[in-house]
Amino acid sequence: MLMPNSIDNQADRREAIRELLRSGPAATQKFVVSALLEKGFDATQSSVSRDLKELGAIKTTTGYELEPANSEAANEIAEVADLLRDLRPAGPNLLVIKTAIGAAQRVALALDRSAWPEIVGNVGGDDTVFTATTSAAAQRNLLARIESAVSHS
Amino acid sequence: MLMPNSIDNQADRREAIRELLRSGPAATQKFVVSALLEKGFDATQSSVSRDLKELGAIKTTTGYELEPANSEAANEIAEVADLLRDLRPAGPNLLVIKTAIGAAQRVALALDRSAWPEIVGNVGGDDTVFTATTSAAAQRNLLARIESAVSHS
DNA sequence: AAGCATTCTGCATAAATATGCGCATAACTA
DNA sequence: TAGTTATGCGCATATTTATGCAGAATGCTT
Repeated sequence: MLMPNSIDNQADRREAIRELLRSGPAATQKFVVSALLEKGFDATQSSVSRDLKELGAIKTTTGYELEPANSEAANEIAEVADLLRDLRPAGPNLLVIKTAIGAAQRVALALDRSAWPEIVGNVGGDDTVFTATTSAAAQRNLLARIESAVSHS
Repeated sequence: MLMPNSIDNQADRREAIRELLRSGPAATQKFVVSALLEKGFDATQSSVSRDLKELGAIKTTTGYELEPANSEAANEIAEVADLLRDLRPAGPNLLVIKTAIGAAQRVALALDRSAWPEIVGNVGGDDTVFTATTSAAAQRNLLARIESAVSHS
């Protein structure tokens, strides 16, 4: 058993990091590690590095910060939210998006414009979009992002 | 003489970097060095590191990018632009800003809110604001930023 | 349940980035 | 112009960040 600590788990830890960054930039990952320790999370710099990447944190002159949920990109999607019908992964590298009839081109364009890094490319047919992703993780991510953008709309 | 190259000089090089980043994120500083070399600039990673810091570049998941001129902060200043009368450094750590009568508080507040990292703190009197900066370089920077924000207004 | 794939992690270390120092200029002062 | 101060830079290196790898835990399939 390798889970000595109380509250430990990835999701909680990441939420803690989000919270931490909300209260101001963190100069280094080492600093984040310390801050987490105080909150009761025992994590290494390795994990923090991975967490920050996953959270999409950016490093500014003063340290790590969270982008305010890439409003640009989210908007692109939000605008076509009601054209979406279904989201279905097909293997780790392909996401199939069903849309309203004739709307696929429009949705594909929005995805292109969103410029999310996990998207390799899109093609839009009539009511179906194929979206190629770099990996299974990227695909999960993308899925979460789209769902989030939609629900916020 | 240590300036073997043709177009060399800090300002030009930084402009080249700005241009480079405008065309897309740069994964690493090494990449920037190569790109600069192709444009005829011979710079080391050290210089690029300093340049990027100076330009206020941020490192995202995909690489170095330029913030779109911190619209938030610039706006804060733009709004009080016509209240400004004079900008005068007093030593490397103090910038004295003359404003319209009675407007100093307002300007000081705007500066506070702009949250530029080179500003240590401000005090506003009646028609004068004292702005403490971290260094001479920071002061130059700040001056440039204010002037830019003003001219854009 | 056994086997197999996946996720999460830490460790060790590679890769990338920042910086102290010293030198060459440039700028300023008197 | 000579002295003094500040700037820009590269080199070497410290610091920081990313990652290949292997082990533990979990979940899925049969």
